[in-house]
Amino acid sequence: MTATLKDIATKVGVHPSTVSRVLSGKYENFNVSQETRELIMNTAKEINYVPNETARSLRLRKTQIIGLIIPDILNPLFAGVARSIGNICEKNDYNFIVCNTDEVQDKEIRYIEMLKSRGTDGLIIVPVQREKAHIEKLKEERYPFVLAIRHFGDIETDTVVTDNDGDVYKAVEYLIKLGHRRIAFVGGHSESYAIRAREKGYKQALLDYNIRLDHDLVVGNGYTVESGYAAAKKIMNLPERPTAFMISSNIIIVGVLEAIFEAGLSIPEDISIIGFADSCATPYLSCPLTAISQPVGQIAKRAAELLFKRIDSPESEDYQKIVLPSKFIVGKTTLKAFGS
Amino acid sequence: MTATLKDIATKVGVHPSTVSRVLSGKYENFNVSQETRELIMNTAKEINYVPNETARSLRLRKTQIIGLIIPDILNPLFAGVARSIGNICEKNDYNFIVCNTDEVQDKEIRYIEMLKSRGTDGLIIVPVQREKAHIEKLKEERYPFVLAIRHFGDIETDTVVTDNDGDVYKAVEYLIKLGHRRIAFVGGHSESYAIRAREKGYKQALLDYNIRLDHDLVVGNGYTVESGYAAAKKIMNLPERPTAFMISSNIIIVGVLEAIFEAGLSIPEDISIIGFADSCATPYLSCPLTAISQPVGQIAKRAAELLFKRIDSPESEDYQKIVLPSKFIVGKTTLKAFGS
DNA sequence: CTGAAAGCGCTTACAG
DNA sequence: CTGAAAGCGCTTACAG
Repeated sequence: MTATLKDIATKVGVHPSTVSRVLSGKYENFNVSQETRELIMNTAKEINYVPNETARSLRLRKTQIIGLIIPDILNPLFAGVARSIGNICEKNDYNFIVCNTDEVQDKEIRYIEMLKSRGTDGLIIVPVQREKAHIEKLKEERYPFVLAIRHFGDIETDTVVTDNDGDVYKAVEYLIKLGHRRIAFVGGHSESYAIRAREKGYKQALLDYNIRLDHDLVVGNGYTVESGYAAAKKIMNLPERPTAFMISSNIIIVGVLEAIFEAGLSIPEDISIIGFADSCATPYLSCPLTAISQPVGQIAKRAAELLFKRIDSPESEDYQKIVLPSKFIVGKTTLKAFGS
Repeated sequence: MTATLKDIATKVGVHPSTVSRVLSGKYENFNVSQETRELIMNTAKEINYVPNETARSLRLRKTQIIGLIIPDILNPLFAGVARSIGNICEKNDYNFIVCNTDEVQDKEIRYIEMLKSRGTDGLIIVPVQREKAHIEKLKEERYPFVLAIRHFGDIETDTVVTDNDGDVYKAVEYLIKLGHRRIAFVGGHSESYAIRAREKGYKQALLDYNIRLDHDLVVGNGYTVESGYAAAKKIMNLPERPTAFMISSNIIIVGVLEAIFEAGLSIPEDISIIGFADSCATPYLSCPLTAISQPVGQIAKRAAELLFKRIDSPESEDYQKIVLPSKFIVGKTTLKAFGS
């Protein structure tokens, strides 16, 4: 039903290999008459020939596809990375598959297996980070992949992350300088490398400014609206409320906001908040968020570069870890602490 | 380097076809000794065999992949559809490719071509709708596809849309009953079937309630934050400001909000707004949006069902158009008109 | 009952 | 210079 090389060949009266060579455009020096050349081209167009990439892939042992595995397609950070990588792939003649794990470790493992069996040339992974054996296996097998945004401290891989530690340090420092002393930290789940790093930045800032760490103010578990809500709720019930929140992840913010509004408090008059956000989430807020904004486009670009390089030399022992700084954006959700 | 059927066959000492039959699990009546069976299974596991799906696809002339083409992966409506379809595919043993066109017609055309050449079994398309020849061609070729959310009134296809016309009618009616008379309509680009239908619902409601249509209040062009901002800006400068906005698309809302806040106006005290939104966009607003909420999960489910059916019988002349109702959610961005 | 062979649609090293 | 043939890794109709 769909036309093949052979169809063109019989129609024109040449050998399929000739058609292949003409159509591929390689073999410039391959001299078939200009006439035949054009006849082949026209026939191809006429019968609506579109090459079977499955067959090509099988023959060439290369699919020209890369896969991206993200934990939440509804999170603008990950959607933004997907969008950027899609554009980069287009420019580099790569095709692109996005898989959404919904933060389910099992799905990640299955998707990786699937993408491998489909012959994907390489993978960019934002891992769920509940387990890591499958990532180690990938590395052993020399299957080209890059970790992005999240990574494992104890596995050396090609990696692009942001400076979570330093970025949060600066943000918390900003709060402290506004006079805040009781600053809550809302995290994600504790297996997460990124969240641990952010927590570290938070604690270091308190330490450096001689503020006692109150463990009641360090809450959070999971990357959902609900977990953010639950975490904030717990804090709101403390005898001495915090005056500021450092919120360590995009989606969580929404839940924290709900809890704050539910308690009848105003931002920033009663409570200051700083959150991780990106250009996409921010405009949804009627009042601009004071935010740590991760460089989505840069993350995508560098990750793709690393992956293309790794695909070219899968055996290389030279793993690169790229740490990008985020932008700190002063919005309208932070204010001087009362009395300062 | 990666193990093949043949590797297993030589290792076990049987013919590759035997391995294939055992591993496929079909041919229950195929009697190879229990022992050989297990030997094959174990060897497969041992050498880490994962079947080459490219080869399978080529042989079977079926890839077991469906593609989804969306115009904006950052729009939670489309991201939500992608997520749901991903889950449905997983349950139905299909793999899934998402392509993001960024509302660029040319990208859509290229992605369709790409997905076809990759042998994708079928497509779910949210079309850009600047052109339609390529969609007509797809239909002629009997290539299985379903249109979702947007469709062409003059091409009969399998389709899942929402009742744009009726949904907007009800929303505008709600505003009218709150006493609003000057109600602006912010649309997208005019080629869009959905936007035209929404505009129709808007106009019909005005007509039914004897409110004169003021063409100055019908604005908008494009599906971006910027276009929403520009459209709202134009209206804010009118001598007689509207008291309410009906905003016909998700992303546009953000731009309209910017313009309203910039003018120093409050929602809902000065201006009421109703927007298209879904469960994902809504929580980003500190004050819940009065919204028309499209049934993302249902759209995905019905579209996938139609596609699976179409893949089974590509020659069928029986095209189905499914129209789903949206939910009208009364939030806090609408108020009685001043003086009512 | 089961092995051997053909073939899916390509590409390219090989021989004429 | 160019046609014919092999082969990528599978599956299954066919013959023994």
